[in-house]
Amino acid sequence: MDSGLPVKRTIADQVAELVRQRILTGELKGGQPIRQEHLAAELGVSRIPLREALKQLAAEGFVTITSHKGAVVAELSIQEVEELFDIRLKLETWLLQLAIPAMTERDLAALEKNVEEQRRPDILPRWGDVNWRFHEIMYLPANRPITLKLLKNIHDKIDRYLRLEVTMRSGFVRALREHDGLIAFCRSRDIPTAVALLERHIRDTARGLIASLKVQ
Amino acid sequence: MDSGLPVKRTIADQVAELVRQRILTGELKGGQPIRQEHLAAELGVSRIPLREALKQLAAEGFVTITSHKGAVVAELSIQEVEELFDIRLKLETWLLQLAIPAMTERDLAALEKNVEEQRRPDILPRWGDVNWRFHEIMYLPANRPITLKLLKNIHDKIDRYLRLEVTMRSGFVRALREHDGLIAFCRSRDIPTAVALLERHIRDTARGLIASLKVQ
DNA sequence: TAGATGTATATTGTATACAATTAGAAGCTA
DNA sequence: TAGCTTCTAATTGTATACAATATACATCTA
Repeated sequence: MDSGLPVKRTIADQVAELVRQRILTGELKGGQPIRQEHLAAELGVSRIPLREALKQLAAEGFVTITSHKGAVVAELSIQEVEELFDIRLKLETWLLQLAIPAMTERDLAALEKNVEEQRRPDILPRWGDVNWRFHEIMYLPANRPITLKLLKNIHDKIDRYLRLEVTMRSGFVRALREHDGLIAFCRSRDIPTAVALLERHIRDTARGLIASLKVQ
Repeated sequence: MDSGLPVKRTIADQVAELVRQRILTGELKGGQPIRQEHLAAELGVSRIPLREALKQLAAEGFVTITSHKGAVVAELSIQEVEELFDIRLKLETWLLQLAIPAMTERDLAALEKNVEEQRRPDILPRWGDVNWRFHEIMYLPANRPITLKLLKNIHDKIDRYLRLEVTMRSGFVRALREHDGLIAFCRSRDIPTAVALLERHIRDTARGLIASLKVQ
């Protein structure tokens, strides 16, 4: 029996998660250098576990390490954001196709509960997480854990920018409507329509974000 | 001007590459534990850079680290191999579609030169690399660097098993023939046929590998 | 004897100390 | 003053030393 979480978490792992969170929330901004001694002192640890955490985050694509210069919070170019959305498009539509025939009433109920949570007034600060959770529940019945993990990583990288987006509120309202639609088509097992809607959903999100990035 | 490679490589980076190579070549076998002190001594370095290398390899999926138990070389289940091939199928066919219209004569010549190298009698030990290089050249004109990097990682994980495959020689002959076909259809800009052939190529490889894995 | 409990040893995790490298300022030269 | 060298401080990279944890074996208890 395994709880799924590491029984005893090492300092390096805790630091990795904390720094990742700071990057995702924007507390650590893109391009910002990470001074090891400073951050280690702030967290009350030595540089060794911090360095291990940074190596991991570098492999995950959240920071960029240059020898003898240190780590900086990774930034995405517009082209890279577009590419990540393209990957999402290809893999998520595929997963949805696989998932719909395998969905149970329990899954659909979980989706509805998730959308309900998204309608709560205080959702905005943690909308990124809840929104990903919606997609995750939807793709879970496809039983493709590696793909799902990969997509979560992509979501995380993108969400950092979505969070900053001025037009998030409008995109947010649209997303809610589309989520309702997705649930309906999943319930009626209408794969082509559901996939088409998901495709539009992802493309719309991409368009909105990229437009706002280009303005700046 | 940048050569693309790190100007001054750190010990941790060198160790990461070396251990990755040992895993890919099968010198370090799946499930095998990695003793830090032992390996560090063998390489003539301290455990610190080795540990950083292992953290990176863990994030890349080549080893699994458990707190206070250490790192073991990751193993793939049959289901996971199948999933990786599925991802290849979705992303590589997409990249090929994008790449064909952008291919130059120079690209096609590089593909032919690569196939020529694959025909040399002493190719077997480094066939994995050369084979991936073929795919890479083919997808490069699509200009999707993130996707390409992701696919290289998947190739690396799969190649470790392909290398061991008893039937590699037969799969090898088939691959050569299919590579010729791919070049021909790329040259004639016949996207549907090229994509169909690539799809068959990947499916055949998957089928062969999974069959041999199930036997054992 | 089966099971629990304590203990020793091996191994990993982290802190401290030191070496290597970089970036920037100061000084020099034409 | 522009361009070059030299030096210094800041920062990263690595080794060593020590602390924490796990594993295996021995010991005890019922």
